[in-house]
Amino acid sequence: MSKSSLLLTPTEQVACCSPLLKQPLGADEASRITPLLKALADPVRLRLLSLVASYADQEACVCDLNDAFDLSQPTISHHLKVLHEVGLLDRSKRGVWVYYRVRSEALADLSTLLGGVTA
Amino acid sequence: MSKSSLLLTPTEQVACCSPLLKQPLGADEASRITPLLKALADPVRLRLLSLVASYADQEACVCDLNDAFDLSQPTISHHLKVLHEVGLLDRSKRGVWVYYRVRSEALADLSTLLGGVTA
DNA sequence: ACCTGACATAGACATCTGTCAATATAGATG
DNA sequence: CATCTATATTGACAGATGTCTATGTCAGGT
Repeated sequence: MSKSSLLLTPTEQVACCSPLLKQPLGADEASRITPLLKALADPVRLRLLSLVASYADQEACVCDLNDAFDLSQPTISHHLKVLHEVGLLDRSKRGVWVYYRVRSEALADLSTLLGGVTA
Repeated sequence: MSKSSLLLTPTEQVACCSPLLKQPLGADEASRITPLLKALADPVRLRLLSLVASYADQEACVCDLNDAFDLSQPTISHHLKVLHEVGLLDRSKRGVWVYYRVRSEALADLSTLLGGVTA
């Protein structure tokens, strides 16, 4: 929260914005939101996110995720990285395994931005 | 509603799906949702959508939209087409002018899908 | 020390995407 | 009909993106 805005992940930068339909988005705002949407706009990543969420504590080991797709391990690794960099997944290494966890606030913020269902 | 599913826009195909975080998305479901997200995942289109929404009746003439961007007319036309094809914008021609209108249900559905704010 | 297994990174390649200039279409108007 | 104006379509091109193979890294076990 106290980090410089240059260091915020796209997710954190989106959190503040008012709903899409309320007022015209500025070019700068749009550019901050887009990376998040780009990260979601891929069928494999969408499934990855959803799959991770289905595990206990919304956290899954990469080894579990690899098997769920008919794709090479580096490809999955790449997609996980994209989701992580954008703030949709948290990453933690425990022993030899790496676990990714869903940051649901991220999705919630985006959801609010689109639907304007401001609580 | 009675149309064959092959003729549904991506928006209409998304409307039925349960929230992303509730259960693992199937490959087919993911492929139906992705086009919508892809359409949104561009700064110009995001601004276009937001800008159209800001007009009376959430409807704007293309001529108004062109001026708001530092892009060629064909480029704007292209982006509007993408948003239209995916079901986010309705299109109606009146005289020489073409008007695009926001289909807010589309965004609402997507918002629900992401946030799981099922009413 | 060595090997094995889990994951990431690098590099290559084909495809997709955003943009433009040029051209087409189609109403309105003289 | 000729022309102007609004919008769409086409074709070209540079840059982004998804995927793979090959390789690197790092932690445990023998």
